[in-house]
Amino acid sequence: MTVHDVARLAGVSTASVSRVLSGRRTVGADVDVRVRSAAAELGYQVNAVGRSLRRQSTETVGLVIADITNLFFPSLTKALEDAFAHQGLGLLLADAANDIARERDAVSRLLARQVDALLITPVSRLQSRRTIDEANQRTTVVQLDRRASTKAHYVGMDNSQAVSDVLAHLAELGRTSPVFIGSDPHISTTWERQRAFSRLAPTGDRVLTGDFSLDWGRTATIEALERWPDTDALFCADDLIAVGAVEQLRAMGHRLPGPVAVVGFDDTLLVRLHTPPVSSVRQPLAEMAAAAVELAVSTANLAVQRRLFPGTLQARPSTAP
Amino acid sequence: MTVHDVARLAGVSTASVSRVLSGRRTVGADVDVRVRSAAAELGYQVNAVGRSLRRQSTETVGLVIADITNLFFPSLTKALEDAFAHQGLGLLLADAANDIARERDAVSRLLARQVDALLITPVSRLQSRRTIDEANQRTTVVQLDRRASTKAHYVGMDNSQAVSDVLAHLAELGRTSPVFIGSDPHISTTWERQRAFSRLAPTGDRVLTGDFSLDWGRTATIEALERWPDTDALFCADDLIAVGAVEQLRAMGHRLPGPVAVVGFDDTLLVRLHTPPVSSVRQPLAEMAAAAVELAVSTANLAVQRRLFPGTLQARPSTAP
DNA sequence: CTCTCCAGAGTAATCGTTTACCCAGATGAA
DNA sequence: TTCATCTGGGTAAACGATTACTCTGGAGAG
Repeated sequence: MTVHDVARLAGVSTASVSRVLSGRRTVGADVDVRVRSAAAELGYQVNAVGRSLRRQSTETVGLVIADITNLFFPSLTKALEDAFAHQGLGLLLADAANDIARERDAVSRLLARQVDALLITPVSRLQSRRTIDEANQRTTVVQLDRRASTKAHYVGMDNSQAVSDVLAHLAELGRTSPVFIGSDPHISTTWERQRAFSRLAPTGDRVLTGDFSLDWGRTATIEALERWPDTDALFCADDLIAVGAVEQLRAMGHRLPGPVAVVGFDDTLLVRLHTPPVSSVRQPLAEMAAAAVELAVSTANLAVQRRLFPGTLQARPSTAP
Repeated sequence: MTVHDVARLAGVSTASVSRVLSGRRTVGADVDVRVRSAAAELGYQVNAVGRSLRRQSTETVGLVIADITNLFFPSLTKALEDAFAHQGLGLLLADAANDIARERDAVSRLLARQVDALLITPVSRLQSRRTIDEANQRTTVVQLDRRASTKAHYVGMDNSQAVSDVLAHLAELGRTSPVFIGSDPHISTTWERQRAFSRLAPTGDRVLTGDFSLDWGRTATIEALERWPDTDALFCADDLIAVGAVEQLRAMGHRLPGPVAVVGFDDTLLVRLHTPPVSSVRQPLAEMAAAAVELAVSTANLAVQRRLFPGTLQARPSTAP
């Protein structure tokens, strides 16, 4: 079932069929209806592979997710899928499973498939750079949420502003001795939040770093309260850690809301549905996705863009007075 | 950068280049090394679009997810991504956002891209059938988790067995008056679980159906306890509802574990991290993904398969004595 | 009335890879 | 020695759609 079949049935050339069906050149009214009805009769649908080869464009973008089991990424993926589908662009998905080698592999597979652009949430702030820079020479690369290279576009949240907002919120409630519980410092977002905390918080030196897990949230909470008994807020680098912290506080007999507040990042279902609900900074996913689309379809040689969007703190009982 | 460039540098024909790089026919040792080193020198990577056109196979499968914000699906997606990547197959993702029209659209876009197979978690038990049957005439379709058509392969969990296991577990704990809280009955899994419950439970007529939301879990809990005061277990069709039920019970002053048990389905992070942790039936995602791969790559005209895998109840405090 | 221009339509080249087909030389059997 | 067979390699025709180029007839200008 090809343009030839349609052309034969409509009694025109394949060129005309292509012109009608792709709408890229006007064609006589009579040819137009003949082609359309022939196509409809045969149930013809254009073969995207042939089209891609000729047009040198697949209308597909690759998406490499650092770790799709991290609850934040499915939300991001959905926002992207929405935004790109809206433009008629497909999303070819790959999961790096937090592994540099798998990330490199995924990128190379996607490039082989001639994606028109590559979206990536880099696994590691330092070690993903090379993969990204290499890919960036072959196609447009957009770093999302996390960043590893300064040579490729980046779309994300303004972590500095978000941290500042959260600190202001805590200060309003009289909480001025927060401790930062980071997760894996290879993750650029965690890293940025931590640096902003160190710069802006009154207790900027109270920082603990571990990994991306509930247990680390628990452990760190114990350690924080031991080392700094006057702690009045646990400022967590992500929601999973925040939930761990809340759990640990409750296990230690603290009430929530109570003397020690907890706040997380990403505003995933986890914190929204938790008891008690946990405050968290929401990333503006739709806006980020829209920016990603814009950069992805931008005709090359646009100067490297860095687009930061403001996060908004969703205040909930875990930080109430 | 094409086979021609490599051929020129290696001083051989494009045919030889292709043969070496695709390994589909043996060639002389000397040509082999010349081609390999030329390819390496140029950093040549085969263009998958050209290959797909010629081979009539894209090595890509389409995946249409009913609703990617439903926490269960990212886990499923990951399992699939893993399994397919392992076979060198890419996953082209589309989200139907719980909408029949968008589902139909997504399927048609994926077919245009000539996916070698189509995986789908149908939005509606009844209304997705047509879309699936039509797609099934063009390529291999595998229904996953949910089903809508008997004419296409299906891979999922044996809900009947799972329900029976859960009821047995409850009975062991002396709980013999469960109420089933379903979600949207258009979803085939919910529907199957409900039917199994009606058939197998001592109180098989105690069934409430609503939609896929935390609030429905809450509302239904109130209704259940009002209508059937001797209720000793809330058997929920999915985790979100189970969490809503637990929350409502606590709001009403019940303890957990306590007189009314709660159990959900899918074993998502939501119930694992909840306080108290909620019992839930885990689907064997890896096995299901493996089966999906097998069916997806099966040379057509295999009789329609229905592969059911056993679920396993993860018992947690919400159903403890 | 002639010339230019334009719209509409067809022909065939092209995108990059694979593979059917062909040919040359070598090997082995008779 | 002769012939079938086999191996290795090249040539060129696909795959399906798009589009540069060409052609034709008619409209409009002078």
